[in-house]
Amino acid sequence: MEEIPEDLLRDAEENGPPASAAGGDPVLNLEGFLPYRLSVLTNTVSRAIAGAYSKRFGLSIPEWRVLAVLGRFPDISAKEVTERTAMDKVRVSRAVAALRRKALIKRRTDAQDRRFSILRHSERGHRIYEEIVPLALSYEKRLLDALCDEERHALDAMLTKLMGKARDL
Amino acid sequence: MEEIPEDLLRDAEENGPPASAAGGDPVLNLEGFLPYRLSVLTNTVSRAIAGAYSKRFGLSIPEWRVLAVLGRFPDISAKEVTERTAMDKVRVSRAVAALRRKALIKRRTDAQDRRFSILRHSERGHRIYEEIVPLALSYEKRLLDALCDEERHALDAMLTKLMGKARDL
DNA sequence: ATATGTTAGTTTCAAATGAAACGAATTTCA
DNA sequence: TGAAATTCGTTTCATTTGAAACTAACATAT
Repeated sequence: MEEIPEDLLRDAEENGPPASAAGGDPVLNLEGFLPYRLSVLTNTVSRAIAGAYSKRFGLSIPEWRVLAVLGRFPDISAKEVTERTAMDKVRVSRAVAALRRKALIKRRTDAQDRRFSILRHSERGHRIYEEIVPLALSYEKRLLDALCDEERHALDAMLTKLMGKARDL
Repeated sequence: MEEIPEDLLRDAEENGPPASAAGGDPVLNLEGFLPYRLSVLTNTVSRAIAGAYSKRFGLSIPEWRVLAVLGRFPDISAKEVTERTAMDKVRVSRAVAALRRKALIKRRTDAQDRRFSILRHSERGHRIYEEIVPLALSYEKRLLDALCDEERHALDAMLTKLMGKARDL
């Protein structure tokens, strides 16, 4: 049994402090706040996609990302995977270990610099990759059905700009 | 010491399986894939903001969200907080407990239905809220400096459309 | 050479997370 | 009534996460 501080369980007294303390106080409404909206949209989208391949193929999001980037760039190192997936090296290391355990990727060691790994799909890994890609693209396509062609281009440009701005705070 | 499967540590043999198996295989390039781009942008933005208030005020992201939604909607229940923050009830429960521990919010029990809580800023909580809001708004403003006024409107509309689409997959 | 520093990748440890089980209050319906 | 079902919020437990420490390989400077 866990000890629980008594006063944490008690209710507060009635009669409140600031509900909206008079003057023109600054207020933030979350539902219109860009970082919050981005977060909600992203989580919704990520969950939907992850649901598709985690159930069917037993892959976590980091594992899928590694598989995805190796589909586009075979024979890169874990270091390069971190750069291309925006995941930190711990996540990449664990995803790579998991994918190797499942025999979905293979690793060699760079002969020139033996600190570097060289990663690549296994046959099975590649088959799974080729099964998932159309699912992912189809989801993206359906999501973008919400926008017209012109909007899609605008969104593309804006995401690039926002990302650039976000990088240097 | 942890036992490590021998074959996981061995390198794969040279000569590879599919690097790009001939035919017009489907390929997905992450850096252009909308869900991925959203994820990277969101994480960058979230970290930047969280860094600002977690260091200065010792708040986690869930805690800040609860504080934020209570700034806009005082005297709502934890249930309503989950709806307005898109966080699940476990996260909200823990964030509320943490905020109460820090004496930044107060809780009463709804007399009509005693399952419901009624949450509200404490004096200190409200002061901290009023300190953070300008920081958050300023960050959002600087981020949106990347876009012109017309783009900002377009982005607003598109996020709404995308969110709607994402909700029904 | 040998010491010092740097980099790729792994491991450890403590904290955050979420699914499922739970207790308490309320509602539904026979 | 009162038994079964539902809902709010908490807790438990196993998994995921990331910061920091670490190992191994390489680079640089003395």
